[in-house]
Amino acid sequence: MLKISLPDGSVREMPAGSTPGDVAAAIGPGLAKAALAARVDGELVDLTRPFTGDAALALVTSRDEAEALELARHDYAHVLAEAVQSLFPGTQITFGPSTDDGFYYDFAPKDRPFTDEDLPAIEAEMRKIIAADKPLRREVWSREQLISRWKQQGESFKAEWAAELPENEELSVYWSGDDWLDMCRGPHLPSTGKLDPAAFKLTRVSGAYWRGDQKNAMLSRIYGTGWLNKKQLDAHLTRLEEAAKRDHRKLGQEMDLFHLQAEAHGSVFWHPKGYLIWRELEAYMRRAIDDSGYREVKTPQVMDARQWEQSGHWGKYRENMFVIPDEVPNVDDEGPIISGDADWMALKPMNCPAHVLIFKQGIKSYRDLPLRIYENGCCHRNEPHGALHGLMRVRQFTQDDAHIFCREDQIVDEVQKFCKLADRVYKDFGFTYSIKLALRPEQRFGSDEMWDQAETELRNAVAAAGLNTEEFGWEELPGEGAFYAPKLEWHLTDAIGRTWQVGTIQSDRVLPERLDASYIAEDGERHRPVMLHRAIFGSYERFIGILIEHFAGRMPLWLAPVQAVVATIVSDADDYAREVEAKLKAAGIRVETDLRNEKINYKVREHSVAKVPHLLVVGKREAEEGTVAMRTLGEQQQDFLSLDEAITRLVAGAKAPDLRD
RNA sequence: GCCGGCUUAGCUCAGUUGGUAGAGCACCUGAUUUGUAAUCAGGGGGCCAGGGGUUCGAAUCCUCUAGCCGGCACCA
Repeated sequence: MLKISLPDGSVREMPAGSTPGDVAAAIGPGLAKAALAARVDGELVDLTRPFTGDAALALVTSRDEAEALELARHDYAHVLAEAVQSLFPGTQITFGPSTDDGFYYDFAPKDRPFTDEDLPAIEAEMRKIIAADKPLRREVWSREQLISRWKQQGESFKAEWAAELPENEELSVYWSGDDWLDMCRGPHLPSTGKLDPAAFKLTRVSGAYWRGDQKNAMLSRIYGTGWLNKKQLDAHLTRLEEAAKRDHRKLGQEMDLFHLQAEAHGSVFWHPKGYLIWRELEAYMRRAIDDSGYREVKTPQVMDARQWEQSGHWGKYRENMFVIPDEVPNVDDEGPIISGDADWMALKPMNCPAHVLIFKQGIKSYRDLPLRIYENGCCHRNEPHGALHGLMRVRQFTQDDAHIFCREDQIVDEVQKFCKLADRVYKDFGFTYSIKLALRPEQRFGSDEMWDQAETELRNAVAAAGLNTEEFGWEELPGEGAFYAPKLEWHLTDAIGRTWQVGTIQSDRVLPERLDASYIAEDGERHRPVMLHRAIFGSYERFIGILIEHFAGRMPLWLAPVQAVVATIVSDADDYAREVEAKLKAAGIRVETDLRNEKINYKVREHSVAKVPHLLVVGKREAEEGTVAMRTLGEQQQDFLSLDEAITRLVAGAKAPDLRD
């Protein structure tokens, strides 16, 4: 007999060969029905997996939501694959995991990739499989058995994969009923009927490379969202709809902040209102860097190709650079003619080499270090077209870029200072961020010792700043670093949960070497400085995109392009409205006046839709009394204030967070 | 760059089996002087993304190009 101990401390004796499902049945039929999987000695397994000895058992039911969701989503993926093969014979299956909100499965289609129009039929087929309540049964197979089965079924991707699974791994397959199987580590629900047929939805199709490699075949991926019940699914779909309303591309147009057009795709046309936000950010950042010992510079937009050759960009980054001939072209009817041996120039894709050139002017002493050079640096990168995304990924962008030239022994201190500065900035905007450490990539410059040291420095600095915790989503990303340095990365999240890197700091020993930067140390000798690349907004474009989504367009007063509108009720109040406007302007408030012959209801609605933070309504009464009726966006109530009081309030509310008392 | 989809008025979108383009909002004009989320009436506005085909005839079908959207890959 086996001794199976349960979470409540009790122990049950079960015959050899029993399974967690048997224990559930022995406890009661209700539990047997509700049980989805089991934790045996901590490991999540199928209900039908026999115990191998005495064990600690915890049954998993839908109350264990995280685990139940994970299981359900994995099962949805299998059911999707079975449905697709049943409707589209000859389709090969490859791989289909669960995701944060559902699942996907990658297929190698027989004739054509799937389209959105295929999804309803596939959903219907999936519901049939769920209704059939097919048992999901685990078997352990040998590698040879697996490979020959896949080959015989024409599943070349599965066969390739099976052949490469680690030698020591137990290889399992899962049957769905008796007629369909997939290779899978499991665990799974006991049967397809445990899924709620109304709690999933196939959402989209997409291409995806086999094994995530561009050189491989393009597969056809089907995404779905999957939940434990319909209520959860509906709540999720509602969340998505709400998120779509916060999309910065939509709000940017509605609020007249900026536009994009084909003639300059990937570059932003900032309209007056959008550029006001930009200017406020710029002023904010200047105050921050001035207070932190940085000095602002401005460097050339175009530099000679030889300079980029020396920095290494010409070799490593040229396909992303905009290159132009350094020659006045001959122009005829056919257009400009450039001779083949023109010298080449390139628009800067980053600011670092130019900052090194500034550093190299004159002789630097160890007393000059750390030297912090800041630039609102406008960069151009010829990004792959498919990567462009509103303000988040553009081809022309302005970084809040700085480079700190310092000695080895100053790195940890500088990184820590930067962590604090970045933390303050993100908090000023109300953001919570996550922080990652991207470690050495396969293709890299420098010795292993250099990388050990550089990674340790960043790790230590983060630990000293107390940021290496779950609260900050701390994780290390092997292989994701830059070719010259490991990267600390700060990430923010957009409306629909995609994360975007904004801030970064990287310790670089390669570029100072390549561009021969040096300083004179105490010993009178030339030494190489280390160069820390760092940014907090990342780019103004991306940061504004995230700000818009974060606030759903309702910018805090200090960033709002129009902070207040004075709206009249009757034309008798026009003169007074102009007086209010003038006084607000004199007090530094960005204000507009609406004297149109329209009902006040109409004006309130229009300016509310435009997300103006404050509406100052003036009618006959206010004009006589020298007051305003102030209404705040999102509230229905109005405050009747004297004009002076209203101005005091607005001025106080419009202060940038770093200027508040 | 790759896979799928989309592109009709300033905006949001209709447009039947191919038969010469429509609504709401916005805009302009007039009336209305109104107290907190849309006052009424009239008017102007489109090379149906661009090129090339098929057809007596194309917004509609085919094809190429561009951009956009969702992913993938990329992202110093």
